[in-house]
Amino acid sequence: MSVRVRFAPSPTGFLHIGGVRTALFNWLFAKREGGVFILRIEDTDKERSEKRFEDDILKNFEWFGISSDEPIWRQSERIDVYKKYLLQLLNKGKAYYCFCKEDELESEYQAQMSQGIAPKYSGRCRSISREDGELRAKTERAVIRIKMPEQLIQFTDSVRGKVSFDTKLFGDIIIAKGLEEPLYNFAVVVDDHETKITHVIRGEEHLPNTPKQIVIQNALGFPSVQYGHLPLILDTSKKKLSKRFLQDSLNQYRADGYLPSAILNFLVLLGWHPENDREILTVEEMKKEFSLKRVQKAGAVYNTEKLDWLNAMHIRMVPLPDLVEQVLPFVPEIWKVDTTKLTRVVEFTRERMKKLSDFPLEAKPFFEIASYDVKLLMWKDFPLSDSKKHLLEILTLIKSGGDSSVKIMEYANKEGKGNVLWPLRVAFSGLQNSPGPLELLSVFGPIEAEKRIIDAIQKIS
RNA sequence: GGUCCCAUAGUCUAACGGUUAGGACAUCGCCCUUUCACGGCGGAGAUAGGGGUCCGAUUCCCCUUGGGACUACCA
Repeated sequence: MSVRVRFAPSPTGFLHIGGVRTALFNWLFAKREGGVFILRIEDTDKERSEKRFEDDILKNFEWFGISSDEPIWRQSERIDVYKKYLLQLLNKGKAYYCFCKEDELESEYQAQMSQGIAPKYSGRCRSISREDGELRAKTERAVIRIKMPEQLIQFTDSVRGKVSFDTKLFGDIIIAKGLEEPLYNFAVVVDDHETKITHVIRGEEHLPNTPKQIVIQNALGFPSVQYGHLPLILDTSKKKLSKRFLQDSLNQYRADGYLPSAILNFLVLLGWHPENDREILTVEEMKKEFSLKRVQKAGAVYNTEKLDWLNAMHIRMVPLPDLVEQVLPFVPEIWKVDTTKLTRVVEFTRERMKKLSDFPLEAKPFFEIASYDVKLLMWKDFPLSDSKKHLLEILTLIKSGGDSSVKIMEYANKEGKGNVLWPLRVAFSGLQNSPGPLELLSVFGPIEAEKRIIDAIQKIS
C-alpha cells in the first residue's frame, strides 16, 4: 500500500514555523516513500476559522514550494460525511446524545479534581434510549458522546515506539456538538479514513489524543493507521514555543530575506539528522535522505543562530542570476537601472550577506560614498600626509589608463599594502569596513574612482 | 493533582553494548588579509544522579531527579 500523509492546519491563525516543520516532515516522508501528501484545512470551528488565515497558509506553502498532491480538503465541505458516520455510531449504540449542562459538568469536574481524581464524565446520559435521545435532541441542545470502552490502548509510534494509555481516565468524550457540528477528534478519524491516510505524522502535543482517536476508529470499524509524533519545538526555557512567536518569526524571516530552502534546512534539522554529518541540505537532498527512523524523541530548543549560518550558505548556492532576481525586493530603485552593475555587485557581496536584507548595507559603497571623517583615511600611525601622497600617486596611475588595478597592486607591494590600500579603500567607501578597494574600483570604474579620490585628497588638505 | 512523553556540551545533533564520546552553530585563539566578512587551523565545552544486567554500558532494565505535553461542547 502506498504511503499517504496529510498536514491538517486549522485556519484560526497565520501559519507558524511549527506547522511548517510538521508539514515538511510529512511532505518529505511522502516524497521519500513515493507517496502522496495532502493538505487538509480543519475548519470545523466556525467561530474561529477565517478565510484570510487559510489564504495565508496556502500562500506560505507556495513560497516554501510545498504543495498538496491532491485537491485541498476542507472539513467545512464535508459535513454530510461526518453526519453519516455520526448516525452510524448512534444507531449501533456506540454513541449517544447527552443533555447535561455545561456548567453542571464543570463543577463536577472541579470536585473530582480537588479529590485528586482525573476529571471525567459520569456517563449519566448513557442510559437515555436511542429513541428518547433523538426525540429530545430535536428540541433540546444535545452533544454526542462516544461510549468509551474501558481498555488499555496500545500502539507503536514511529518515533517513540510502544506507547499505551488507559481509556478509563477519559470517560465518554464528546465527538460532536450535534449532527452538524463534528469535533476535532472525530473529524480527524473520519477524514483520515476517507482520504486513506496511512501515516499520521504530527506534533507530540497530539499524543494524548491518539488513544481517543483509536477508540473512535475502532467504533467506526476503520483500519488503524501508523502514528508518528514529532518532538516539540521549545523556547529557551524548554517550554513549547507560543504560536504567536512562531507566526511572527515566519513573517519576519520572509521580510528579512531568508531563503525558503534555508528555513526548511534549519527546520528539518530540528528533530532529524541525515546519516552522515552533512548539515547543509538542499530540498532535493532532504527528499532523498529523510527517514522517520532518525527522528529525535526529545524536544528541540529553537535557536536561530544556526539559521543565520544556513541562510548564508544557501545564499551562496543560488546561481548568480537567480540571486540577483531574489535580492531585487531589497534593492533601492536607483540601483536597479544598471543590471550589469547590479549583478557584479551581488557577486561581490553575496558572501557577505547573512540574509538578503543585508544587501543594501553591503552594496552601498559600490553605488554611493558615505560621509566620513578625514581621520579615517589614516593608516595606523602613519601621518595623513602619507595617505595623501599615495592617493595622489594612485590618481595618476588611474589617469594613465590601462589596467589600473595591476598598477595599484604593484605600487602597493612597493610601498606597503596597508599604507596604500587602506586610504584608498576609505576614499572609495568612506567606511571602517567594506569590500576591498579593487573590487569597488572594478565595479564603479575610473571616473567615479577619480572623483572619490579627489574628494579624499581635498578632505586632507 | 492525574495521565503520558522525554533526558549526550550554551544550542541542534552522531555513536548494530566495545569510539581518545564524532559533527555543526555559537564562543575563544591563531593564520590568511588593506579593514570587515569569507576561508583555513586549533582550543574550551557533554553522556543528570543512583542502582542493576553484562567481561564491558551513552546505548538494555529499575528508581530518583529534572524538564515538557495533555488534561474543552478548540484544533
